Amino acid sequence: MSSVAPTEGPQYRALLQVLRTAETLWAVSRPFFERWALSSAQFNLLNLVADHPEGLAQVELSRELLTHRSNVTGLVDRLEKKDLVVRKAAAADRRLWRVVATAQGRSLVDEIRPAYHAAVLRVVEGISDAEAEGLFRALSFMEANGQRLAVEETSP
Amino acid sequence: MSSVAPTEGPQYRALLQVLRTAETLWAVSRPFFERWALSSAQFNLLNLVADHPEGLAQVELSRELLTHRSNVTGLVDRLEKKDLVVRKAAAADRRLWRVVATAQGRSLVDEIRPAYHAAVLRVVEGISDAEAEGLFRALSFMEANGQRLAVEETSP
DNA sequence: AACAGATTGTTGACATATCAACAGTTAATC
DNA sequence: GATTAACTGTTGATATGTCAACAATCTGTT
Repeated sequence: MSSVAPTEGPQYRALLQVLRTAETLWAVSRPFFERWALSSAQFNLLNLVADHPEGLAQVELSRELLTHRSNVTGLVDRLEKKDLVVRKAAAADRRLWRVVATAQGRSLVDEIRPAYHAAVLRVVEGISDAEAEGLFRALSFMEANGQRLAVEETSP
Repeated sequence: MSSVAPTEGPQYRALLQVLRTAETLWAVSRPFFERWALSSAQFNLLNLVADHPEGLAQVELSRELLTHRSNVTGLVDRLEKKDLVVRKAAAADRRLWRVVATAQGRSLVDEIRPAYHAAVLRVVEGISDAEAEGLFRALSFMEANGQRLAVEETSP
């Protein structure tokens, strides 16, 4: 059998491994952030707004976090209930809120970051700069290919 | 500033790009499988059982698909409602079901696979065998690091 | 100024995912 | 053989995610 099915061959294995690795990393991050009673999604949002004293609109958050507007509504709701962020009215545009980290939210991020950085170091341990750059390039290529595919499908 | 924060540097960029690429690939796969009224998770399950005429136990599916037992219950429920799979009692062990693709399920998989293979080819287009193998190795390394981290956290 | 079109956040319906707890069944140990 | 321990699938609570539809608001064109 000289099969040419793409589901054999190193490219398909690499593609599956992208999904598998991401899955595993998310699975690992769950118990990690649970120490601070946060989900991964909640930490990512909080970590982002903590670096923007002026706050971010929910649609900006949705773009940055690669998630839908409507999902940000719920995430901000839950973080607001924990007093980690607040919605502040934006003077310039009354359609949107600016999501701002509270003092409590910023201090929680400050507390988590050292452990987060340590965990990141452990995950990438043993990967050289050159390997990491190769990894980044190949993944970016794959991502761009995927996006191209999506565009062509909707308007062929 | 000679900062050594791990959130700068190629390794962290590569790690984020793993998550980002996986996210994008899932996002692309959604409208793709929607042509056959399936979700990505449903296709993956159906695609797997279609290759096992004797069926697979739900716990086997959960291990293969990297998801929780209880999630498989709902996935199989929805696929069963569409007559694409059936639960058959396993004679040897009355705790478990064997999930088997129906004729309709197998023929749907046969219909989807050519398009799926074409899409896979487009996503990995331009990536050489050597690059793909490097990608696979680096990702597997990262995944193993992550799993090691999880184990150490729970029992230090 | 007035209108049409686009954008923003929310809501409701649903799929996907986790976890704890449960009942039923099997396996292991005494 | 009886008891204990482990495993399997389901359920309910909850978080995360998508999408369509909606009201409020802004923008651009006339």
